[in-house]
Amino acid sequence: MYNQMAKNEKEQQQPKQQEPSSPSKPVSSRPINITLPPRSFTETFLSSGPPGTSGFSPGPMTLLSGFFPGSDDCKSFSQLLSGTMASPNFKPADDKSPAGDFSRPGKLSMVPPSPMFTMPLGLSPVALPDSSGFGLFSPEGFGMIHQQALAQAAQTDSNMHVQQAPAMSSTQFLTFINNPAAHQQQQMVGSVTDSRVTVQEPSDFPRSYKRSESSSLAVDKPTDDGYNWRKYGQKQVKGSEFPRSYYKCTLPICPVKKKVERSLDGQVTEIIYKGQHNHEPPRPDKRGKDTGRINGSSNSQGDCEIATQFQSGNVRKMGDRKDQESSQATPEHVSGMSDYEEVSDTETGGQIDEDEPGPKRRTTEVRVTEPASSHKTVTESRIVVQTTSEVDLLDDGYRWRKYGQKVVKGNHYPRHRLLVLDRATISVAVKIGTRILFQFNIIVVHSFSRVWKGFVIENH
DNA sequence: AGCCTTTGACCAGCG
DNA sequence: TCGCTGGTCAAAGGC
Repeated sequence: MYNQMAKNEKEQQQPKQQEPSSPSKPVSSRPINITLPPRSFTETFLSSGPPGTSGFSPGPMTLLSGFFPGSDDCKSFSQLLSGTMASPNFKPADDKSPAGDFSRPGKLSMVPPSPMFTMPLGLSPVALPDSSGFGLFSPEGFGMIHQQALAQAAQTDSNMHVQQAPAMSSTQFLTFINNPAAHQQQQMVGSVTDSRVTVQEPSDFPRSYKRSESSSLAVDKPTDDGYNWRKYGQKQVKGSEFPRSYYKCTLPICPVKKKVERSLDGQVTEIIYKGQHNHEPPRPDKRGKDTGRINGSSNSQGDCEIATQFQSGNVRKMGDRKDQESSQATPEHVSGMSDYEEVSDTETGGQIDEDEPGPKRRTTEVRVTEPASSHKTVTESRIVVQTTSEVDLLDDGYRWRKYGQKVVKGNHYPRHRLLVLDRATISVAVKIGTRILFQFNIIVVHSFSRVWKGFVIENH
């Protein structure tokens, strides 16, 4: 039996030969025609700006600030997130919370409190264009890529082009996602205060950038999120076009693992974090980055510093694939749930789905999904948001159609599928409870008409 | 020498 | 119970 299994497995692993991960292998070849399903969001989202504007984003903080009219304190994403994703214990704060006013109409609303938060591939803050002038959350390298994509988009007949100016880069997002866990842990341990929760983020970035710069070939490295990972396995998973790599946090005492799927060209298509780090990210020593001081006393000011660090980090070069991974990866959901409930498919339009087979053994995990080809012209606008509950289309004057919602097996929360139905710039805010977790804008450059798996995307 | 990746084998959950 | 499948182990080799 095992022979057979091994045999099968072996066959399955054949593709891995092509995995661009091996440092010794040239990253050269671009995958040959990776046929991706018409998943649009993939390439979507990328810019931001006030609704109605196109391509000019106010930048993350600016955008965010809009949500926090009453807060003049320096707010870092960390701050924004600190109270939201943190833990299962999270309790919705009142609207007065620094997180912002979510009662505002037109904001994406995620109701139930939960540590889980999902973002569609395309929705990731991933490729943040530098255009906005906000270095914050806008890795240079990625920005370039993105810009190229934009240029391309402009020259093509793509139906739609989405620019994004989300609040953070995917890398940051990843970190950000990761941190909540850390935060959570910290809370559990009771060793840290809320204000400090996010302090770990900054430390993550420097390292990430460092790695990014140094390795142009090490495609197989796990995404840089500030922690060190050791690959302990790789396997071709059924239903997935790409091999999945398994990583463990190198710290023996740390139970965190993550699964990373990469397309043939090395881009991360999905990252699933499992567990929570019970330690702080290693210090990025070599670069003289000061990031270690996360533990000291922290306060709002500290968070401001963090934001600053993010900015500086973004200035750094991020040119290789690995960076792209980080920057492109789109957090799809953050789960802090330990009590997992399987819910069967339900609701509307579950038909379109990149449903993933439910993991057999599930624990807390954070999923980050990214389109295999995230830098292409957007031809469709589909957004999948996996949230703790409801996803409301922003009442921004543009048309959105919710075309589906589904509770994917293995996921605690339903995925909401949205279609952009109009030429528009859409601001989407993801929140948990009353706190904003993430915000991004989507600019639809071209309207389109298309039949999509049974749904007609109307042209307006 | 130490750490990491690779990779075939093995384990365990699930239908 | 069996087969499938995802996840993990661990030896070997590379850096």
